[in-house]
Amino acid sequence: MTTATPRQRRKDARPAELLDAALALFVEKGFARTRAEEVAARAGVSKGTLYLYYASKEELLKAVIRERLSAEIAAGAGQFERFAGPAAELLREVLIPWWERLLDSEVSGVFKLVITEVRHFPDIADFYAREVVEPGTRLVARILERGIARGELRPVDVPTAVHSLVLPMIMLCLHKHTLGACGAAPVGIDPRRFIRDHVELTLQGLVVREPAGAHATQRRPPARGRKALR
Amino acid sequence: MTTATPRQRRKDARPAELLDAALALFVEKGFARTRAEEVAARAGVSKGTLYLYYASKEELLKAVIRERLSAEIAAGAGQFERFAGPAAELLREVLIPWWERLLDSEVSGVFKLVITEVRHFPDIADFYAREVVEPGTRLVARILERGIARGELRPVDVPTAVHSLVLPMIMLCLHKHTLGACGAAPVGIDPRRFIRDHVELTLQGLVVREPAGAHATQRRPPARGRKALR
Amino acid sequence: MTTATPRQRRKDARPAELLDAALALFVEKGFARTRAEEVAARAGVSKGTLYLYYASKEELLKAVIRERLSAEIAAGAGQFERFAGPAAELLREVLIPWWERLLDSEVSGVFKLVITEVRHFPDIADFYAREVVEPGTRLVARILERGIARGELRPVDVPTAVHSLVLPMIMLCLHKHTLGACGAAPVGIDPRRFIRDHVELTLQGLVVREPAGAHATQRRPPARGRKALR
Amino acid sequence: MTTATPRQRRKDARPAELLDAALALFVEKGFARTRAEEVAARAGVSKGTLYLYYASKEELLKAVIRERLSAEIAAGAGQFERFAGPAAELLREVLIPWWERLLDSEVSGVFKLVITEVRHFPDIADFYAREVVEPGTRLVARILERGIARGELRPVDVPTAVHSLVLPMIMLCLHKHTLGACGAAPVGIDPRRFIRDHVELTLQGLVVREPAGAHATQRRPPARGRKALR
DNA sequence: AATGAATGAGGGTTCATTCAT
DNA sequence: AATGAATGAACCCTCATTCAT
Repeated sequence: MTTATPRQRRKDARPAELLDAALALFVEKGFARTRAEEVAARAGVSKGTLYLYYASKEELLKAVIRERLSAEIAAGAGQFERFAGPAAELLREVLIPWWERLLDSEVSGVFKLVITEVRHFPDIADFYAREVVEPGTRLVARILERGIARGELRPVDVPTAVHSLVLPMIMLCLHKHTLGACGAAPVGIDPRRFIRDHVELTLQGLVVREPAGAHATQRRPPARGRKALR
Repeated sequence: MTTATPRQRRKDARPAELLDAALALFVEKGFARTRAEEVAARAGVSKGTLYLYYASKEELLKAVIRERLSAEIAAGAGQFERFAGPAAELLREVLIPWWERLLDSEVSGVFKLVITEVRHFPDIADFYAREVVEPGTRLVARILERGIARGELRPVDVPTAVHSLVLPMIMLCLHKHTLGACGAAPVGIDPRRFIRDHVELTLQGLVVREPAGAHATQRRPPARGRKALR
Repeated sequence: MTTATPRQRRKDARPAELLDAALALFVEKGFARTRAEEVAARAGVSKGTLYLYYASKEELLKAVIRERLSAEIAAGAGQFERFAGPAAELLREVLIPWWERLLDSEVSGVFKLVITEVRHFPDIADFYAREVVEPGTRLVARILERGIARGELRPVDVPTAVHSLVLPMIMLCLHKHTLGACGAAPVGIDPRRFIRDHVELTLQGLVVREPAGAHATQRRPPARGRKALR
Repeated sequence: MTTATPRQRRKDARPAELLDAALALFVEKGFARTRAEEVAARAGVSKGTLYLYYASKEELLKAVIRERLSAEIAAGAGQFERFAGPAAELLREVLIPWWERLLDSEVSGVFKLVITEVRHFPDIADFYAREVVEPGTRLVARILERGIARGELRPVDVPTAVHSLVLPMIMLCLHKHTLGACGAAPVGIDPRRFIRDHVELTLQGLVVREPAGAHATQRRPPARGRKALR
């Protein structure tokens, strides 16, 4: 029931527009190298307007990280809750799409921002540890623990496994906005394929083997690509 | 056989001292936030002297990345050449120590620098892709390929496996200089242990299983820690 | 006979309310440091409304000085006209109360405004010289001149005496809004007492002495104060 | 024994040059209206150089007030100490020249600065109360007290008399840099003459009268008012 | 070779003023 | 009449770089 005069409508949209502009520029040029005025211009407003919504460039940065990442984390958590199948399936059907979406979206750049700026912003460190690392880790940990409890997975050290599983994904995000954005450097791997292959490889290390001659389940997607084998 | 006077000795050491100072400060405070004068002060010289050795702050940055990383890569390469055992052993006995050493050294910070600054310095992108990513990837790839050729490892997609193996290590380096340096955030994993566990977990996914009741090779180091298994 | 609606009444009161707000803030925080919006807020209206009544912040300042001081001067002039006693009595019974009232009122702050801002506003200089200094000086001068003519006062240089009489009063006003408002600084004199004592002391220098053995009246206010003697 | 390279010589002179420039501009245009760059330009250096010597515009302001006024106060104090004649002579021969010199010098502008800025700078209030008002008042008070003790002066309330004597001088300084600098306004009094006349007039009110033929006439008017006495 | 005083471009932020609603 | 969102000129301050000593 927004009374929404055109004026009001713009006003409501501003913060998000500024956040989008800021995210794109901060990731592309770095926080220090981005002028407040550039952010404003990209959001289609003047320098002064930016300061109507965010008290300073630093507050804008914090807002970008907070707002953009929170939404993503919440979405991920929701999806996991709604799913109760075997661990391997859960990882394949929820974790993989979640990272794929993240990698496709602009939000992936937030990781670069965090890497770049945490040390100067205790706020960001707190937020990130509390609202991203902690719940994210816990989420995946729970899946693995459940899998172990059900005998689907070997009783590995869970925190280690969580990181083995997740850290490469974050590196993918970082890569996208760093070397990957430099044109020059074709690392030679396809991100989406890597996500799936990496999950499978890790699962290979995690799942309980049918001890005997059982036909190797080898459940692994066909994997085309030039290095296909055998 | 430097017969150098102390003066001469200082002069020869200058570039390296400046590089050390710059690395430490750039990693800690970020390139933009580090003043040229601070670098000079930390190296024990005056502002002007810095410019006697490096043409600009940017050149100093490039030199830091180039010099510090090249040495490490060369060292790693050398160690691999000298070793001809099974792939799994090679990874355990050369790769692990190499990353452990890197993580302990200041050089680990270079990864953060690269993440932070590549986009603004095509030079760095080129150098990093050509002198770090490429040879590093090739090195590990060769090990895996040899292992596959010898039947020790399953015929996986090698580039994927290389990244699954290596990316978490880089993340460890990044973490050390970002969240890990913020005091607040105890991620709860011990880096050295993670390195070993991660390699083992990945090897589990890579090695060829003795299909039958054969003694499960399950070669996995004792892994003390609370989640010990069985 | 304003039959005004409340709305109308507010509207009529606006200019005065804005002037009050502006006077208080300009004196307290200085003209440059007071934001137009603050004045509006203190007057209970919005930023835009201020500009409906005054064309600019500068015009507002000029209006404050003009309106607030003119009323006071007119009042003073009127009182003097109505009084025809001896000069000394006139000073005691009209001048002293006039300054006492001024000092108690917010208007005293206008002197600070004038001191602070005249140089940037020829308008203010003109107005102040013409409407305040000139008539004020003339008024007191006339009293003294009359006293001299009547033989009550010594034939001193009138302009000098006027200033000896009046300048300290203005300093009192300035003090009230500067050091006197800083909490820290108790100058140790009571303004109202000083006004009276100062007038008496100056009169002592002005009046014609009865040459002869007239019983020394030594009439001097009790002077508590630590330095009383004899 | 200044080794004084030309370089060094400039460096030593800078603070004073900047202070002079700042004093002149702050008094003329007001603190807020003076750009840091203008001060620098007037001192013959660039914007950046100003900040080599003063951490901020505010610190520059404080330094102006502190440095410039302290010297003057110290000078005045010294002169009084060296003099032991009758009070009236002391005032005439030390106080008058002191104020004449002050009025002629740029330092007189500092009073305007203090009036304008004390409220925003507790530092200034403290300094001014402690280092200027307090010692200045005490100095003159001591003269009067001595005069009273010696029977040269009537036993008036000393603090009051001090202010009657001194406040007009300060107003003179203020006037010089405010209305007096506006071209338009010829108040019609000559400052130097006023200083002398004012001191004489006040002395007339202070000195003990030779009773004419008889005992001191000490004529002081009836003074009614609520403090009426008897 | 080394120093550090000096420079000035650059960018964050404020706030008087306007004007669509 | 009243509002308050938007604007952009203005100004403080930082710091990479230069160069006289």
